[in-house]
Amino acid sequence: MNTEQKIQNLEAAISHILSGLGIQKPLVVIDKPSDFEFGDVVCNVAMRYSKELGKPPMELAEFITEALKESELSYLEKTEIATPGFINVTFSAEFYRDLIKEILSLGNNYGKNDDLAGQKWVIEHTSPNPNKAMHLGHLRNNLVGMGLVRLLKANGAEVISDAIDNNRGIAIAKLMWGYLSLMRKDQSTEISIDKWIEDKTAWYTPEEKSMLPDVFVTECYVHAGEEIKKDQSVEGIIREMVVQWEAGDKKVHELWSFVLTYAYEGMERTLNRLGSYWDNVWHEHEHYQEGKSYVELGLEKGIFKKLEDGAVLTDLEEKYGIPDTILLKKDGTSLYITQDIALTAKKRDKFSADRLLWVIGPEQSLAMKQLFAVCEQLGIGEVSDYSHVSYGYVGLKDDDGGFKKMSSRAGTVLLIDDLIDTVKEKIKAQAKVSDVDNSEQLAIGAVKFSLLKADRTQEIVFDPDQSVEISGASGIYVMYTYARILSVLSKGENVSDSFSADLTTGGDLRKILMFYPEIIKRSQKDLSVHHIAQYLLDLSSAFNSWYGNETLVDGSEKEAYRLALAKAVAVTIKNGLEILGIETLDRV
RNA sequence: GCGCCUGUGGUGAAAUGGAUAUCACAGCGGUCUUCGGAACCGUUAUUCUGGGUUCGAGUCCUGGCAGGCGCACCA
Repeated sequence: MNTEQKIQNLEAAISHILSGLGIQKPLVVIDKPSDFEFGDVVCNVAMRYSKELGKPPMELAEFITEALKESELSYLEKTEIATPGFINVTFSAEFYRDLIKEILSLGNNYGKNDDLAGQKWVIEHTSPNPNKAMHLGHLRNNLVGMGLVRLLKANGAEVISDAIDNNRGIAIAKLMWGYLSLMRKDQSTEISIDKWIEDKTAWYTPEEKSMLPDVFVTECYVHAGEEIKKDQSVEGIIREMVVQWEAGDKKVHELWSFVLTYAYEGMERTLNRLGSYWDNVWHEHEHYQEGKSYVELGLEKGIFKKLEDGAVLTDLEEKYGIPDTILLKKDGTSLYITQDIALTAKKRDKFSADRLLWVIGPEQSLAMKQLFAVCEQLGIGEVSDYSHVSYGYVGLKDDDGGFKKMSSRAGTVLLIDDLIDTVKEKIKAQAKVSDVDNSEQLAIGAVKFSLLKADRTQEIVFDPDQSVEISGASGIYVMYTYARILSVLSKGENVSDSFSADLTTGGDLRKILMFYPEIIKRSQKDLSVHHIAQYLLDLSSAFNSWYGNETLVDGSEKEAYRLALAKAVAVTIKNGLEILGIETLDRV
């Protein structure tokens, strides 16, 4: 019998007692107490059912406690009641001996469950615009998305990580024109595609400018925006490029794929550095026309209405209680939602998905609801299959401490790579051990942890100097704890499965270990990995506190137990960090 | 105007309706620098506001205040 079953049996026993008193299907939950001084776990049923049974909570608690003593649950050491009606349970030393053995034998699988087994989830996240380098906003989206990918896998689901590459339209045309204009080696060279086709060496490459490709691309894009402001005719030229691109003009397409190559190169570099990936990327140019047929279908079925000017409008007001929106422009061209309808159908088709998630900023909240409702009307799944996983804005700290929205155009962005590099320098500066250089992994761990430890809906005002903590409640603290444990384990001789159970040292620590699987389930329920980050801080802190007050390796017969407990902590930290996408280091 | 989100010590955050609201930073005061001091221990200080539901409310409902976002042919 494993720990989970033991706890379930305790729930069942209490449930049975309540049934005996006449409660139909009682809801019994075994919880973590607010303080381990009360007990190892707590149950609140006496208060919950006091009224229904017409008994004071304390009396009911007393009754349940007495009845539990009759049960066959040998791993209960003590059951006590406390005002106003809590039932506090303490487990035996054997219970914890078994828990530690269980963790050590499960290893990498400790905490995983199969609650979502057989389900297929598709998570869309980090959909980048290939005209700008990725900044802090993309980083949060990416970390939330990748965290969910790993979390849902740990809960047994099959997960597809995907994204849309918004690789066409006016923004990309701006990038193309901006490149032709800004990156000429000689300002007398004509800004023309023909000229560029003729002699590409007349334009700079990122290498020649000593720039990273994504930064190179951003400059071109920003430059185009500035030129449009100065000269109205530029916008006309750029719009003409979009028309030519749609018409399939070969030269325009050549320039298009050329500049995109730079953009992709830059993004790939950054994402590799983060250890993020997609299983599938949808390129907008491949599907942007496909939504129109769904709109036609909806018109035939009478789900949508055509306005006088030819645009198509939804009908959501009455059935869904949300505002209507345009699905097709009066000129017959598509909008984001038009494409998203087609894409949602494609996702379901290609992956036979059960659940689809969109990790997107909160400003898209209404648009998401509209998309889900329209899909349901069209018979593409049901609203309940879809979720918008929103997250709070990430802004930079203003001079007066306020929130400053990032803008590529205004140049007020913090790029992912720059952030990691800054943190890396900070870590190097305070490094105490110099024989290994793990600053890259530490910096990435610190950055990820700092963005994931808060609830994803929290808005973040980012201060580059302070927001990524490298001490205190930080990723480094957890990584350090892990390395410290490995070091201790290497010093001890007695790392084995045969340790005695009659030891009470490290009490809180082993109690915390017991709750890890529940944290994984709660994170799944809330679709947020911050519970895991918070848990790891708790666990690390409990370990360091224990470590600070007790010598682990002393050659005594207690050593084997202590080292087994320490090892179980290491296993749990590693598993938790893995979901956060943070690599553990043997040495820090 | 309507809708959605947010409001917790000086700062940043946590808290499946549960016990005395937890943690980090900053401040103040400490720790045989023996198993890794990137650590440990102590200390000061917090739920925007009025009402309600509940045995119990930071959490749920409702009125206000403050901030953010969204509301049809942009992407």
